[in-house]
Amino acid sequence: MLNFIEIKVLHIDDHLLFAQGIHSLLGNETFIRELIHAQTLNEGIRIAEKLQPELILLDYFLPDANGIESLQLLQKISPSSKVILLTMESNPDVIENCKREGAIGFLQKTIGKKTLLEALNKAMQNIPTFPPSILAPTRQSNPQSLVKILSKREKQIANMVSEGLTSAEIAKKLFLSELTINTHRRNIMQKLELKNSAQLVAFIEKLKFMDIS
Amino acid sequence: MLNFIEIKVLHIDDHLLFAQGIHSLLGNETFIRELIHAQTLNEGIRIAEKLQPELILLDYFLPDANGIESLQLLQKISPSSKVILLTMESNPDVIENCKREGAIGFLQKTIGKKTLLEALNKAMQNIPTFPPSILAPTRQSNPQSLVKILSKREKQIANMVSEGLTSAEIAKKLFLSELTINTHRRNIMQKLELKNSAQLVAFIEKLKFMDIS
DNA sequence: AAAAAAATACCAATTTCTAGGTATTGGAAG
DNA sequence: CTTCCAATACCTAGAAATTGGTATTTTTTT
Repeated sequence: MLNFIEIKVLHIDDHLLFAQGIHSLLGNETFIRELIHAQTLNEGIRIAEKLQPELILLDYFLPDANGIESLQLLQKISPSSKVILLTMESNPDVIENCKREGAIGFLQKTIGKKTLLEALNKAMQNIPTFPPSILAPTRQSNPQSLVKILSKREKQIANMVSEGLTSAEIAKKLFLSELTINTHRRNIMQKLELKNSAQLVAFIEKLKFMDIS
Repeated sequence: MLNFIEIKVLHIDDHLLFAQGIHSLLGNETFIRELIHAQTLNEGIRIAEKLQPELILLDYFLPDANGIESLQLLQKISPSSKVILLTMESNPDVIENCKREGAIGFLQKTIGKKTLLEALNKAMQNIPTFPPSILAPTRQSNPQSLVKILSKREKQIANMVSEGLTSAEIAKKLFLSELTINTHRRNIMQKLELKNSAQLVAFIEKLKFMDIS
């Protein structure tokens, strides 16, 4: 344990009770000099800017931003901070995205204090901590990478489809020809390799659920 | 505060770290004689049976059961226990269902220690604690009550539709006529007052998300 | 400036879905 | 025992979606 190094930790999580719990749990860990809590990303960014914490514990779901955005913003504001996601999310795609975006760790809230401390220490030694699930190679389709290939218009139309609008209705709303909407729909289907709009809607709703739209 | 009454509390939550935090946070509250933690509903039920706790703090999402089921089972096993939902869920329908099923409180994890203690004390005086959202009368469609009116077959077919299967494919899988599937689909649409399968799929996916299927 | 991608629009054919009706069977509830 | 509902199945007509191809204009990227 590198307990001789005292670090500043910023914990961003809208679940106040959880944050208070963490605070109480880590309260007498001597290697933590400061443990600050922010309940929104905005608040977190303001604090991170001033505090320049060595470590940021970040919840994936925040009221004012989605996980990936939060991660990117924080790293821009405070590049020296190491970010560990601490969240209940467990989707492999989400975890992989966080890893790719430069997080040094991803912890689920199902872990215990011991595991948390281990991860904190590892992070300070620049050793990443990720759940084993992302090591499993059994993966073929990554929703996020797929959605990235949709253009703005296509995303817009995909969303309207998943709200139950017909092509004709979408056309009217966007002041476009129905034929144009049909073309867009066809392109969306091809790009996402889906075979009907039921699958498209299921796909879109799952994205919304996972908060990576 | 009724601090002179010492109660036994059971906390059921798969998020160990959160539970440890709560434990640490409530550790020196004298009105709590015992604070036991269970990580699954099964474990929780075993403990509740023996312990007969005055109070149960229950997470809505558990790995081995959904929220309503958990609530019902616990009340059967330990009828004298008051149950407070302590969860990140905030859907008004879910809250209302919990209230209807006999919970004495519903708390989101965004609250703080103070609010939690207040709710615990109230619960022991038989005073319920629910978020103000369910008092708001602006509600017309309750997904759960809607889904309840679907028959088994209809639910099954609705789910297959939301997986992207066509009527013909569903018919083949279930060894039924495609015409039968069409009839079922029509009845589903009518019962749920939806106008196309896109809306149906969105509806089903939201239910899955909310864990009230 | 040239090439690539996105957005737009059209035609035609086919499949799938939606909506109206009807009807038989079996089981559950009264 | 009868009445109600779920599950099954059929017919028909029309609406919507899917799939094939093509083409022009604008925007973005190289």
